[in-house]
Amino acid sequence: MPYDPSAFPPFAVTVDLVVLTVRRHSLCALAVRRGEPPFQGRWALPGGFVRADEDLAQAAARELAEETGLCVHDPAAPAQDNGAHLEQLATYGDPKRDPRMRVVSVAHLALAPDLPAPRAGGDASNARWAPVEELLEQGGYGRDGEPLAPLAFDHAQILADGVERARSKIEYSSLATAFCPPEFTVGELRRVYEAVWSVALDPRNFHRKVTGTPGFLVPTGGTTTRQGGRPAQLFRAGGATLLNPPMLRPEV
Amino acid sequence: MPYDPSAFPPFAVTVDLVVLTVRRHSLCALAVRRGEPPFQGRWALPGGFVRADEDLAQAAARELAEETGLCVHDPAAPAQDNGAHLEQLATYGDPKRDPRMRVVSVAHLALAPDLPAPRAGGDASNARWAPVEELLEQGGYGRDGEPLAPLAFDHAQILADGVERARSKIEYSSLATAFCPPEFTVGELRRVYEAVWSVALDPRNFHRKVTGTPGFLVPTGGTTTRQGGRPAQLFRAGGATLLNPPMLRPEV
DNA sequence: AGTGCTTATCGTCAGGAAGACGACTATGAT
DNA sequence: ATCATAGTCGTCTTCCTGACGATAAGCACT
Repeated sequence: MPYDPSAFPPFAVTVDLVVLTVRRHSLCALAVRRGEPPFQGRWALPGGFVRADEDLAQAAARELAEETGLCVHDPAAPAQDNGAHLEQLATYGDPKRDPRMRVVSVAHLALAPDLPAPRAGGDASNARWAPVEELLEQGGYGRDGEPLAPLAFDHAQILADGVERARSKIEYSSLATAFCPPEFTVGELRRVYEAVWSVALDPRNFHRKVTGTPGFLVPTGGTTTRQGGRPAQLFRAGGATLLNPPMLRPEV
Repeated sequence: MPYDPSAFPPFAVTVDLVVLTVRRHSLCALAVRRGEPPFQGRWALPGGFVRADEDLAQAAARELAEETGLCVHDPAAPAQDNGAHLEQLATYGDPKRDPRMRVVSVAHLALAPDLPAPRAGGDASNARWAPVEELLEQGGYGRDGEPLAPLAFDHAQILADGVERARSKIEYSSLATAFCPPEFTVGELRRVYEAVWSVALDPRNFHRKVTGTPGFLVPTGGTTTRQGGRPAQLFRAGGATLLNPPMLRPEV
């Protein structure tokens, strides 16, 4: 097929973000309220158009910074504060996914430590952290009595895919540390796993597993009692990114 | 940000295919020769523009059928012959990846049993199965003395990502059966793992593992001696898609 | 028919990882 | 002082895996 500029249809390309964090022992995602049609007033994932001279990862990092103030954790400069993990998730291109025009959205997954409060153009009522089950369930009412509608566009599917990616990826990688502050305890890391998987883990076996995996955790020497009880050692994330053998998610 | 049709730049969207198969004990990918600039005469991954009314998966399945004659294995109609596995791989959108214009390519990964011969518009010299190491190595000469140049565009990166996806995914899923014909023996399945991972596996432990994993293999009752030696039982792929515990890839 | 070669299949054994769970330690709250 | 809370170390049993011996059942020779 020869090259013919008129032979292909034009598309709009956007990035949408699944931004996950752990708050109050549950896995939460960032949602923003849509200010204009279609789906005006409904909750949606943050996102926006990819600019003409921008790579997809750059666009996702820019949107993430605009919505949350988070910087992407640069693998080259590890021990950086407030750094989030960002990776491409999948691309959604159903011809009817946006009623206005043909839009292909490259979804990205971001994992971040617990943050003070979201901001979306300075208006706090238009952005919030919501438990993922709340965003994914049809109907019902939110914590503040607000009626829940499904997320706009195909964002429920995107969110579900992002959550599933995160749930499976913390099994065999050290990604769970992306939900933790730079220094954290074994118990805090365990509570991340418990929140993401919605399970209870045995503290003793978990401690043995994570401290016994070479390169996963590096002790910093400090201790903390911020969780109450006996002081716990503080750790940083080690250099290992792949866990072998993996963490096992309890069935059911 | 209000909706403004002129506010976003137009993109071309394509699908590129990493089609993998196992031939003569090595992992091979489908490559096509480019007939026009840029990269004229160089090898590339098959692919093409997404049409205006087409889903991304549809476009990938159409391209796959055009290049190989393969039908995508429909999960709804399992025991189908000549069915290939097709899944989305990742999306590549560097602004400079295509010198002509801004192109975003949604790469897909296809796994197929060994096929007779590739066809690309009927011209056999413009399509071939090549071992992935041959396509990924820089310089050197191919099997027929033809000088090897790197794949066109960023296709070497896409191929490398696809191969890595396949290598890791057969660890924890039953995907390796997609490289096998509808009925196959344990030894044939083992040779798939050995080719994809480039390792040697113990036949006895492999046999114990795969026959002991519930839902992985279903005996059909038949036997075959097509590999020589003692007749082997024939199996079909069982319903299980996730292997728990996974197959372990030997380190190094 | 017998020998050798090939592949398939079953069995045994030792080492390691993980789940269940007891015991002890070190803090803050009452 | 006592209790509640979390963290940390051990033990025991069970399961899985890797290493490898042994047998089975075809084919190609002689």
